[in-house]
Amino acid sequence: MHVYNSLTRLKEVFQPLVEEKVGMYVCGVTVYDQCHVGHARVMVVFDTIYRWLQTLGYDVSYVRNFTDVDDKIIQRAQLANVDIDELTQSMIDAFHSDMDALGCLRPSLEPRATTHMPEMIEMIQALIDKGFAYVCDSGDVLYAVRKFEQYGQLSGKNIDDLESGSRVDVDHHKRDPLDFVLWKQAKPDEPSWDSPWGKGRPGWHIECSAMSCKHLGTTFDIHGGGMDLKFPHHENEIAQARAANGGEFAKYWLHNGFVNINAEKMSKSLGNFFTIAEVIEEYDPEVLRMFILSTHYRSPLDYSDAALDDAKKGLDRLYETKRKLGEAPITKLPQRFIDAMNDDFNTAEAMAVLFDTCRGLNKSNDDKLRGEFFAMLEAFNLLNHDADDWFQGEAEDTSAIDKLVQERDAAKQAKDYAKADSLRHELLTQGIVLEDTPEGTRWKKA
RNA sequence: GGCAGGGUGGCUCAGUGGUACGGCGGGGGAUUGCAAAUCCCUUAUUCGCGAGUUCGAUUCUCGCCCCUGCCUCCA
Repeated sequence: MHVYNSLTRLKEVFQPLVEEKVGMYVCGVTVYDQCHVGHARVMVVFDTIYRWLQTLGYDVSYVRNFTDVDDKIIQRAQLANVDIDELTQSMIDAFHSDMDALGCLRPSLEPRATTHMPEMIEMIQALIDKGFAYVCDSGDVLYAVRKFEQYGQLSGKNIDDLESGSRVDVDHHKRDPLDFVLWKQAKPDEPSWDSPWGKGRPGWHIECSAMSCKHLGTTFDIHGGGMDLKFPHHENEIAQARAANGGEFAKYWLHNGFVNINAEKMSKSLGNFFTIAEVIEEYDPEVLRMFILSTHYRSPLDYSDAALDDAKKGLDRLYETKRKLGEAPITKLPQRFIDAMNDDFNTAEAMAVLFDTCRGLNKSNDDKLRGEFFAMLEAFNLLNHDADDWFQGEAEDTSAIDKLVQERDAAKQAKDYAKADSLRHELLTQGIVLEDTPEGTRWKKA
């Protein structure tokens, strides 16, 4: 298997540190608000990677964090006049419900920042001891970026360029404008934890370094997240972990592309986002998963209703085939599909194999193809609905429809086509489309 | 300004040193009482522009144009 490593900007052969085992850390979300389609992409992408690694036989430890202490959380809680724990817990619940809907497996572990204070404090202390961090006049602990020689390796930036183009207001307590905070002094009415530097809370970057190292070891295989986290978040994670522990940190860095709207990044700050919850009111969550998997994970993905409609139609095509086949045993994956997935998780190419197989099955119900078809669907975790439910909706009273269908069938048998067509038209006005098959007439929602 | 990633048919999205995958859509045909679904054929003289390397480039190199992102929090 080959993966594209953002750190080297090369497609590399994937070779885990320990035979048969993979440690994978993915940056999760800050739990202050509902997740949008951009978040959905990370989660579906890494869920698919997680599943694929398991398919290849790896024993995968998949760790994805929750940032549950942060400025935005504090603000939001104050604004809504709710307890911070209440807010974060409700957002975690919402997140889990989104992930379940999208068919994402729960990671092996979902650590929360607030339950890892000792680890973070220990790492910060190590950084101070080794001369990579300092306590500034304001009492905050800062990371001295210039002490870490490889700073900028991941993002391909050099410190001097960063400074000249810096948009950051210079904090005069900092020795260098690029230094970032490891531990913030508590302000009144903010949640805080005791530390050697007084009551305070951790900076964002230290959370991920501390939690990933705690749960996966100081050196592990894969670190993933959205492209926007590359700098400064992941750059800082590397600087922290490597300086504190010595040695390497994550071996392979995987970054997924953004979800765009009208060629612009979907983001909270631009306000051009759709939450997952909003989208799945209109579309089955599987449509969103299909939409995400139809493009390579590193490419930009343009979100639009038309794009989701296309994804839905593709799914319809697949479900037509499933409806015809019924349930079937899963056999092995076709080699072309395996090759595509092994080539940096090329789901778009793999999807082409799925559709080719679909066409093959529509031509002839071949045992081999049938088993492969379902094996691919399992790898993608798609088509989990019963085919009839997909087209007709679940648990609805369809007796009125069935009655009209029967009436039309009778008319059709009697060759009273005028009546049959008028009944069919009547159903169509209700959004019901009929299909006459050798096995009889069936219907679906338009 | 620095850095990163893009520009492939009507839309979308893969890919390759020897004229291009799949999905959606359009056109034609088969099937059907007619449809729907499905199948077949068709829909890019060509992969942003210019030059170079090569027997041959969309794919490699260089230059240019355009787009997006990161450089503050961001998946």
